Amino acid sequence: MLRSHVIDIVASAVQALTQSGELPRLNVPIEITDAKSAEHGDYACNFALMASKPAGLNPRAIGEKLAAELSKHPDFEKVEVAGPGFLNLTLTTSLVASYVSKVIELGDDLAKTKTAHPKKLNVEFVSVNPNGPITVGSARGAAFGDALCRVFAATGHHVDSEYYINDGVNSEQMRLFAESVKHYYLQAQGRESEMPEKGYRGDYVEAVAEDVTRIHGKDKADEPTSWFQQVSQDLMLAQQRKDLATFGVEFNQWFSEQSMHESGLVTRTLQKLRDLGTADEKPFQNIIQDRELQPGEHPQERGPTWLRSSRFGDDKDRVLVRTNGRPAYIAGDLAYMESKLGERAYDKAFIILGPDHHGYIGRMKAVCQALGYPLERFEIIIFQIVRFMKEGKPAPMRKRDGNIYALRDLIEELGANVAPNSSKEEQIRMGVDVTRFFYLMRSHDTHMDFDIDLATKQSDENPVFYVQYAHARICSVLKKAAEAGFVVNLEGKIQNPKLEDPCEMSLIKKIVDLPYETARCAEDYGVHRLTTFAVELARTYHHFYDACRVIQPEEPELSQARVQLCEATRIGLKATLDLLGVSAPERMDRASTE
RNA sequence: GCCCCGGUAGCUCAGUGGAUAGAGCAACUGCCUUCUAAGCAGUAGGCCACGCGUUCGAGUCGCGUCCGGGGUGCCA
Repeated sequence: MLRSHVIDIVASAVQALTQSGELPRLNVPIEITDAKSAEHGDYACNFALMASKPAGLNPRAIGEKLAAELSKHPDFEKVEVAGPGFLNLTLTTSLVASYVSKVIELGDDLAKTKTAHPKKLNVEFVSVNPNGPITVGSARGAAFGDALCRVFAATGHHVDSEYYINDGVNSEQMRLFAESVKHYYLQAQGRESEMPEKGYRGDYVEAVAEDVTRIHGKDKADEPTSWFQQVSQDLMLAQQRKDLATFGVEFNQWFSEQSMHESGLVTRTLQKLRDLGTADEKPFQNIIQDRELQPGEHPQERGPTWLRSSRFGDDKDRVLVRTNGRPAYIAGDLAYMESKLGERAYDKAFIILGPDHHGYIGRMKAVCQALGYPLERFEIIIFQIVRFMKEGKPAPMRKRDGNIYALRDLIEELGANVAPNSSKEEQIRMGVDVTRFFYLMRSHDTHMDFDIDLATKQSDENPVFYVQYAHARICSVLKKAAEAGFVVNLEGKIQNPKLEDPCEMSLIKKIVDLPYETARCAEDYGVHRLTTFAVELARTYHHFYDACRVIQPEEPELSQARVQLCEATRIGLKATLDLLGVSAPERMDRASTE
């Protein structure tokens, strides 16, 4: 919007200078940065410094020429050369003010941009085993992945969010989980039963057993482990799905691992690898043993099937099919990759994983290449660990010790403390808002401490409320303004909005930056910058609110212009919060402070 | 050993190769008969871990060192 407008002006000025022979033909990108302080104007341009060397000219001299050229343009109030050759650009207030109606016209589309090359993207995240609730650890990936999908969609890509269900019937962990559920099921009936070694303990496992009893009755004691595996897996998956939906994360693809084994995709993919020569069963380089296991032949007599992943930068070759004939987990990975990049033809597949999976990167890159796909079509994004601090100490959150820290617990805990007098529904909403915002405040690349005591006990210290309050405040002002006869004018009839206060200018410039922020996020996946942006936009509005009274019956034109600006700000805040998956309440009542 | 991430204010963290490095929390001082004080204004707090390099210019890029966290299965 505004930024690209300025870049265009500078670019044509450079072109004019080139044509008149004052500058040699150069291939220097035009960049515009925010001015560091108000006395430096609105934007700064470093073209003269960048161009100095290739042009063989003093940067200051280039700056002077460019400044002279730019001064001719009516949109600039002032153009100055500063320091070694920076151009400080001050725009006319009328140009800046004209963007208010543009924002109102765009409405909810403000955050959207059109990418030059729209792609069909697949973003896989969370994808935890269906043997427990969504934990506070994997929830960071849920918040990040979901926000990233929203950003991709806003930048014009087609994006599918996908959950990979680890429901392979051969899973050791799932078998163990099923046996644990069965143990609790039997125990509840007073029957003899022993918890398997390394079994899953904890209230939630017992709860699953209770659900099995409630839904399927008490007469399933003789059912095999596989039956328990199926029903307990379905129960856990349903709960995960519900928890994620509460968290505002809805996947449009739920992809079953087992389905690939049943459809033959795994077999087909293994054959493709053998055909490509990237998988084989040679225990030693010179011996070929590519044959089926014969009846009566012991598995040990032949080796496992190997993926020659070390050819593609992995640190070692990987076993694809174990010596006992069962496919290893990576066989599923390969088939899954084939499904995404082959059968379903996504241009690019993203996998968002926790820090414990970073060892996957090399392996999965090898998988991608072993299947004959270029690395550009696949990307793993690792988010770093979250530590939950309670009373100054890390809160336990590991599985299998019966002390799982579930996402649902965190949401409820935060909500109940932040809004003790609100309805349960309202508490959940606020808990979700706080949780999502907190996760997204930090770069996915950084370790973060989530201070639960701070997030719960002292709600007014929470940045999410600062942002939401700005939105609620605007809604309140707009309501009051309407009562005074100032209604947001959608036709843009205000030709020349009387806005010129520095606070108004800063606010408008901030609002129109949203599409740039979104586009940047889609480039480098730094969705956390949107929380920073939200806080900055809210702050800029609060400054404006403090400095400029909106409703002034004796100044109808100014009041109308400021009402328009309030609406534009509201649109910006709402659009930003939408990308973060955080709600934008129209009113917030002050929390009781006794 | 090897791999990944980090080191910026007392704490948690932002920071597009650009000018005087920011926010929140914690501490201190003011501002509600006026559109929501969950707000605003102000004070204080920094060898951006260290060294070398690239550059007109480095918190930002490269190499090295130190410190912290995590990972490294014929588990899934």
